[in-house]
Amino acid sequence: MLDIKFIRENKDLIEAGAKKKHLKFDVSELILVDDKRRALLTLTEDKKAEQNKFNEQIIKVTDTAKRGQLIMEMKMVKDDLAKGEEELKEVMKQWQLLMLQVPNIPDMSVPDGDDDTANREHTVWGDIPKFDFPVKDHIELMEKLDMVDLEAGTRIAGFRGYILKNDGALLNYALWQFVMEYFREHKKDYSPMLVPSLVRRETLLGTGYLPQGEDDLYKTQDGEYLAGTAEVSTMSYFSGKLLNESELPQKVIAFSPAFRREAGSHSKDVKGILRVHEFMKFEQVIICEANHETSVKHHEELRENAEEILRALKLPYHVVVNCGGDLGLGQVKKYDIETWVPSQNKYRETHSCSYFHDFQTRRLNIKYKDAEGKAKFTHSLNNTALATPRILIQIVENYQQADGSIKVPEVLQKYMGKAVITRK
RNA sequence: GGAUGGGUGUCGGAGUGGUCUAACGAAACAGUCUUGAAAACUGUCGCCCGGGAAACUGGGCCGUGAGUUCGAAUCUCACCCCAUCCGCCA
Repeated sequence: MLDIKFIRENKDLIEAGAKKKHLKFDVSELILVDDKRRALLTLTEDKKAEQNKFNEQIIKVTDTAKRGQLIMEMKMVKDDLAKGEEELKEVMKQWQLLMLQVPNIPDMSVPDGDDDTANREHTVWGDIPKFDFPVKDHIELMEKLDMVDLEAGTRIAGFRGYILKNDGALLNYALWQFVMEYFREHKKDYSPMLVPSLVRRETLLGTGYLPQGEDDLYKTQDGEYLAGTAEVSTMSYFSGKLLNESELPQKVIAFSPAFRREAGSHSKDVKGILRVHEFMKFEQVIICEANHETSVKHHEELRENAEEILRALKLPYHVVVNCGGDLGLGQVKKYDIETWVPSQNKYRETHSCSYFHDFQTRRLNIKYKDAEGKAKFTHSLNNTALATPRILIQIVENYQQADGSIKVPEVLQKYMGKAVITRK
């Protein structure tokens, strides 16, 4: 959600932004509706003021006849008011619907393009491993080492189901422990949180996943949703708050299961654990003061944190700047970090790092008092810290050896209790 | 699932039909005092929309929506949410 005043004053910017994001949005229509809204607002307010004046008189007048006449006159005003309010209600409905569709403006540094093929490479790290034996994919590797049972997974959970077992489970636990320790030791300014996945509708509206993303969300018979990321609960933790400037920035490292219907991706990545309906994620969230430079600074920090984790795991990755067409409604700029998958001979997304300015916080009503004591909407940002089981793919494939065994990344060995995963 | 109570500003909390322009307290901010701080005292202190260069000014906001009334934070209804007790259960 953007400020209607800003929208009115920057019609061209919004239009250019929508175009860059390849989203259809008619700003003129919104402004037209807003004109109506303003006119009706003025009208009804004037009528209310009139009514209040009559009221004051009625209290004072003791003469019954006079009083009766005043009440009659007042009724006329009331009728007009009722009509105006009726119209206003209709206009407000349209207005709110349109307001939820206004896209946030992408940053200057966001490249043009239709889809992820136009994303621009930002940095590359690590050497792509060269194998002197036929490369196996994660499914073959993990099944042979009894780390995963996909058949049981689908039998129990349906399409895209999986079960991690033995060293697969241990490797996953090891990654969690590693991430926890990384933040506990090196990023003490991040508060650890365990947040709900089962969430109310407002949390998803507030974070911008609704109304557009309805199809990709699971819903319960009681009307709650299953969130696709811990970002939803973590952001909502701050909703309705008025913080002091001295309390900013608020940094959180949150953990939760995440659920995605993957509607529209039915034919994509159907095998293995790359694209699953249920996964676990450590998510970084930052709430900061409303200042573009501050947002940018924290955006880089979130990206850097994720890169540090991948570098510690010694996984080759690159960072891309997502192009306009690959940005969500609320995002100003997004980096995707993609980590090398040898069997596919390409990088695949493992992290997504975005900032929103006040797009989310306006919807969630997260404010702070600035130096002048004025309440302002904060800015918000988030990035994956690590998502499992997807990252297991990159680990087992990059660390595979000729005999089908898998070396354990050095930083995980103490949690795994072994240096190599071999067949029993 | 059954029963009861409740949602008021940043927070606590009064108010049950008409000076409510929402008391009072706390927090916050500024000042006085002080070597400095604390305390005390004084002052400032909600949000949204409109008009205005500004001082200011009109309107709205007491969970949400509808209704009753000349007039609603206050009465009625519906919905949402919260709390407590009972039941069930991990």
